[in-house]
Amino acid sequence: MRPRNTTDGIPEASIARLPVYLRALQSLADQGVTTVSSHQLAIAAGVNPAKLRKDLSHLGSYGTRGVGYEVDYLIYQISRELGLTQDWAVAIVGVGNLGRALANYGGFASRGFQIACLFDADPRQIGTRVGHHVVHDIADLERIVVEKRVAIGVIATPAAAAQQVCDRLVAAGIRSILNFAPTVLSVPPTVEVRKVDLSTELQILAFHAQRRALSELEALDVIDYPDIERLDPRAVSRADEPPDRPRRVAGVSR
Amino acid sequence: MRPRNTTDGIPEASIARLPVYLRALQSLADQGVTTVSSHQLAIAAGVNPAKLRKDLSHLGSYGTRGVGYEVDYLIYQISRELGLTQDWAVAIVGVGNLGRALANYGGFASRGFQIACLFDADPRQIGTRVGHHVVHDIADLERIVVEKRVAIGVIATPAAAAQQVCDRLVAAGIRSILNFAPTVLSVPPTVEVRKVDLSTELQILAFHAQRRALSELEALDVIDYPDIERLDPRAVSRADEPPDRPRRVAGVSR
DNA sequence: CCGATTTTGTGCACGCATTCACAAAGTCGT
DNA sequence: ACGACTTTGTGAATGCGTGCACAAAATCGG
Repeated sequence: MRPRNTTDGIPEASIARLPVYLRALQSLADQGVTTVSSHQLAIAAGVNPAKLRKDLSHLGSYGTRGVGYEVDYLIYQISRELGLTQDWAVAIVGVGNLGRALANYGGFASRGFQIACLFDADPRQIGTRVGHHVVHDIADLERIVVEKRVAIGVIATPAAAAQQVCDRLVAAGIRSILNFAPTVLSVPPTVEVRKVDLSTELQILAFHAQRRALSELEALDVIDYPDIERLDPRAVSRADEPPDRPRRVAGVSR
Repeated sequence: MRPRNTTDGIPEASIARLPVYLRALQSLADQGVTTVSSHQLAIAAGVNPAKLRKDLSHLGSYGTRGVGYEVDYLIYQISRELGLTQDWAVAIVGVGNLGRALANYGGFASRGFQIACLFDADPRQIGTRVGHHVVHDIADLERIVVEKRVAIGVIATPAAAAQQVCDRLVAAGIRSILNFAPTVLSVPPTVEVRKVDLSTELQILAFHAQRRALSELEALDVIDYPDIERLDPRAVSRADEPPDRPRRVAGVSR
C-alpha cells in the first residue's frame, strides 16, 4: 500500500533551487527547446546534474530515460509545486527608493505574484502614485490587507520601523514575509520570514576579497607571516575602531 | 609548535552569519551596552547560543568565561575578519529603479563600502546625476574601474545584459560580483558571484504558503486526499500552462 | 584564599546535503 | 525484433553543519 508519489517532505535545499531551474527552463522554452537532459539543464542552472535529478525526483518521476525532460511539462510541474499556478497578492510596505524599485519591477518578478497595495507612514507619500498604485496610509494596513486578501508582505522600510511593521502584518494575518530591512525580525513560529540583505552580501564578498588579497600577498613575500601580524590589529589601513583590548594578559590560549 | 590562532578555514556558514552578529553588536553598542553574553547576543541575532559561540571561536578566543564578550572589541574583531577595516570601492552597473535605489541607499550598507562609480548603457542616462555621482557610459567601464580601483561590482541591469556586463567586469579585474539580475552568471573559478534574487525568495515563500494552505484544508476536510488530486494538474485555479503531458501511459512508478 | 557561580570553548553525535556510480528503463537504428 | 546507446532515478558513501552537554576558566563574595 501507499503509492505516495509526491506526498510530502521536499528538502529545503531542493526547494530553494527549484526557482532557478524554473527560470532556466523558461529561458530554454523561449528559445524553442522542447526537451532537455539533466546535464544540459544542470549547466544552465549552474548545478551538478546528479543534484538536479535528485531535486526533480522529489516532485515525481517526470523525466524519460534515454531522452530527458520535456521542457513545458517540467515547467508546469515545478510551477505547481511552488504554488505558482495561483496568484499571490503582495503588499509592499515602505515606498522609499527600494520600495519604489520593487513596485516598478516589471511584471513583479515572474508570473504568479501581483502587487495588491503599497503602504507608507510618511504623510507626504500617502496618496501619491507609484506605478499604477496609490500609496496607502499605513494606519489602514490591517483593513486593506484583509480586503485585498494579501498573502505576502514585503518590508522595505528603514530598520527602525521594520519590527513594528512586521507585527502589524502578522496581526493582519500574513504569514509570509520578505524583509529587506537590515534587522532580525521576531515572529511567531507560524510565520515565515525570508530576508534579503545587501549589506550582508557585500560583507561576505569583502571577506573573500580580503582573503584573496592576503594570500596573494603571502605568495609574493617569501616570508610566511607569523601570527604577530594577525594579533596586532593596528597593522591595517583604516583604524575604524581602536581595539581597546579587554583585560587579558598573556593568554596564548592553549 | 604552531599556535595557529585564526590562521585559516572559517566555515562558509559561519562567515555568512558574521554580518548578522556585527549588526546586533552595533545595535547593542548604540544602546550603551559594553558587555554581552553569548546567550543575549544569540537572541539578538536570532540564532542558537552554541552556534554563535562556535562561530566566534573560529576567529579566536575573544570572550571571557564567566563574563561574556566585550562589545566594542568583538565588533572590531569581526570587522577585521570580514575585511571591513579597509574601504572597498564598489561599482554599480545599471541605474534603473534598482540601481538608483542602491546608489541612494544611505551610507551604502554599513561602513566599509563606498560607491566609486555608476554605469549605464542607455544614452539618456549617461551624464545624469544619481545621488552625487555622474552616470558613466558603460563603454568606459574597464578604464574607470581600473582608475578607481574598484574591487566589487554590482550588476543591476536587465537579465539580458547581465552576462555581458559580468564578462566586462571580470575583464577589468574585478573578482567579487553581486548580481541582482535574475540569471545564472558564468565566471572563471577565481571570481566570486553572489546573487540577490527577489523572485526566488518570493517563490520559496509561495511554496510554504501553499503548503500551509493545503494542510489547513486537509485538516478541515476529514477526507485524506488520495494521489489522484495531485496527478491531475487541471484541478488548480489558474491553468497557466496546459500540461500537455508527455507520452507515458500507466507508469505508477514504484 | 577558597568555593559557588557564571559563561565560554569544544568534543561528540546526529542529521541533512552533496556527489558518485550504477542498474533500470527507455529510444533509435538496422 | 533486437542490441547498442542514452539518460534517468536512486542506493550508498562522504562531508558539512547543528546543537547538546560538559569541562575549563574566569569572576565575585565572604
